[in-house]
Amino acid sequence: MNLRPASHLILGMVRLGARSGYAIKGAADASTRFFWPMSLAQVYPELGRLEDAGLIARSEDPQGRRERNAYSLTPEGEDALLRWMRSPQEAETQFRDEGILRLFFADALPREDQLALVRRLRDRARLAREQTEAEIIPLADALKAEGIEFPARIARLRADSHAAAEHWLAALEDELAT
Amino acid sequence: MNLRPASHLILGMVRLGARSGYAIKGAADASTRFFWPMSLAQVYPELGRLEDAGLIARSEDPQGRRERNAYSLTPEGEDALLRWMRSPQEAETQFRDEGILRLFFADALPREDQLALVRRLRDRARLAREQTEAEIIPLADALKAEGIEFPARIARLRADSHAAAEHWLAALEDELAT
DNA sequence: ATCTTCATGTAATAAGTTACATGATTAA
DNA sequence: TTAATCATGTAACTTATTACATGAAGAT
Repeated sequence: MNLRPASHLILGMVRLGARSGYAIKGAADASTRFFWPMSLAQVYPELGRLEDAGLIARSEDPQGRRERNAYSLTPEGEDALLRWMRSPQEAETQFRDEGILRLFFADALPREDQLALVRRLRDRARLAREQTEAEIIPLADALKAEGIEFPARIARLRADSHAAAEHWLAALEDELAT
Repeated sequence: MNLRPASHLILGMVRLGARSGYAIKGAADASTRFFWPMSLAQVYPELGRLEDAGLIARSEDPQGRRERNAYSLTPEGEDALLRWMRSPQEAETQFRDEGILRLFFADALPREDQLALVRRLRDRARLAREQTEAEIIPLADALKAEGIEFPARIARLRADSHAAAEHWLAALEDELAT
């Protein structure tokens, strides 16, 4: 079985304590979604594959009449996760941003529209930073109390990156306004 | 016909003077690929659709016995491009980075392996910055001589972002090393 | 001569999203 | 009692990539 990044993401979330598929998806939405998005429709088939491969163990854990599965890492799963983290092979980072794409072609626009575009992008960066600070960082900080430190570091990186984008766009705005 | 980002990317490249499908792909590889990747297999069908929609005009422009098409923007194509640049609707930015995903789970690793991972990511950021400075910025600067300024701004943004990542990773390395 | 680049296009495959389908539990 | 959340899964669709197929022009 060849494991993809989403497989390791799931292994990692199980290791951090997410037990059901739904919980794994929720944990990913609050943290890793910004640098590795994953939909719920990916989670369930992948959990099946990981179980077949012996990397996670499933036990039934119903909540009243509502069915629920509780997954945990097997020793092989833990090995696979650590091996992946040490491995240098990785998918090329991929980044898609329609806003920056617009800005690339902005020479075609009159100054006024260039400014409007830059302002929109700046607002977008501000919103992303604010959301990270208000919603993502507090969740990551809660993990820090349990000795899990990297999620908070990465949430901070995200906030800092958006802050840097805000500054860059503000400087561009000033340059275009003169 | 509903236009996707790749459609507008092609319109934009045609506007900047790329005439053949091959040339469009080449121009995109030297600039927009970092924030909107596009494969050659997307270009040709998309050119057909844009031509059918009357947004670009095709003329035959063979090079000896080798066939070649030369595309140019129609007034409708120019309109569509400018409308898109002014429009606030956009696909959610998406970012996928297996390296950062690893770092998110790095609490599971011993300190030594954490450091090795951070160093690898730092090298990767340095390489990306160096490549941008050596290959991408000079190409964008050449456009500046023709009065096209935004590509150079965005190439600089890319270099700066990777430089910031390098610094952030260097600081993390120091923190982990103590 | 031979390799790289230029040039166009299609077919097969992979990956991932949205929509569909269902139903229990909990909070307002 | 109504809405939101928890929970699992499948089917249809979209999007994009890799591989295939072909061949001329230009550089070494």
